[in-house]
Amino acid sequence: MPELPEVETVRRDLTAVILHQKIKSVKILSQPTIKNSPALFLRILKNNEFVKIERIGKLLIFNLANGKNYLLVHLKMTGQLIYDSGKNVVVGGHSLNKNRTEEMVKPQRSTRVYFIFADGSRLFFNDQRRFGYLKIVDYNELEKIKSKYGLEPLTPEFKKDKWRQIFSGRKKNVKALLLDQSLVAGVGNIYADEVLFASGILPNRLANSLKLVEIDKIFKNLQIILARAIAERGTTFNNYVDGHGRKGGFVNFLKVYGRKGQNCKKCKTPLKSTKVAGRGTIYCIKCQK
DNA sequence: CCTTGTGTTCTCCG
DNA sequence: CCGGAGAACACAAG
Repeated sequence: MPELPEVETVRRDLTAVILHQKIKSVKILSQPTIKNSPALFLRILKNNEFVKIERIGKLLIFNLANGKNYLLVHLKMTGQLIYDSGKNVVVGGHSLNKNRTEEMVKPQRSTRVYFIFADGSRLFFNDQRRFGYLKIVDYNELEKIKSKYGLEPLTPEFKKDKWRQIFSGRKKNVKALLLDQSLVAGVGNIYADEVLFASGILPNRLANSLKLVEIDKIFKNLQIILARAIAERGTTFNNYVDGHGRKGGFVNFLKVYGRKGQNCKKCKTPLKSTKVAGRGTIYCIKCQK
């Protein structure tokens, strides 16, 4: 599940390889994935270039060289953006493209859209469950979408007083608050559970019941955990891969997510599983209050 | 049946 | 009756 650290990893990976490359052609294999008419989509992208890649929450924003359009890409649950340079690439000691054949460079079953650049390299958008999308917007539409997002962690604007403000008078539980993109951008189920465990707070606590010291703990741990997850190139639990098709390493640092029934790493008590904010939730009954 | 991110819709409350 | 908040539902496919 791509959340802020995973999307940021993809953003950085692709920034290093696709900027200022002329887009020679675009193949649309799944029409519903494109939230524009295919004609418009192709017209804008063909012979254009990506000049910058930004991110807000879990949304990627590819700035185009024409100066007025932006390609939005949301990976949702199973989306992947994988760059293939077309050259021999060594990953984990294996030469992926050795003895490349026409067969090998074909799109995969889950490929919905792909781009071919002038130098022959390609960018694949794969999405098994077809929740993800690509959408070309103009500046006004972009600003409208941006305005719906809340505080962006890991930016200078992420300040403690603004954070406390989010909690005050809010009646929803703290996990639902963390998942609410209009309050704080980029947190999904994995990092919500991890941050709450690190902060020693039960996911079903109501936001307005938290003491300031508890709110501040979440503030701190959210930044620490997201930064660490980016350093580890994200969490690959099921489907996520980075901009080169490689897995992320933060899965080795997860303390609660996906560890239902296993012993708490802090106190050895078996972790409990429940549903909070409509999502599967893992927590330690002893370490979280 | 479960899984999840988000847009939409419904419901409640003041 | 309006608006906001929050919860519930819809979506896809393995």
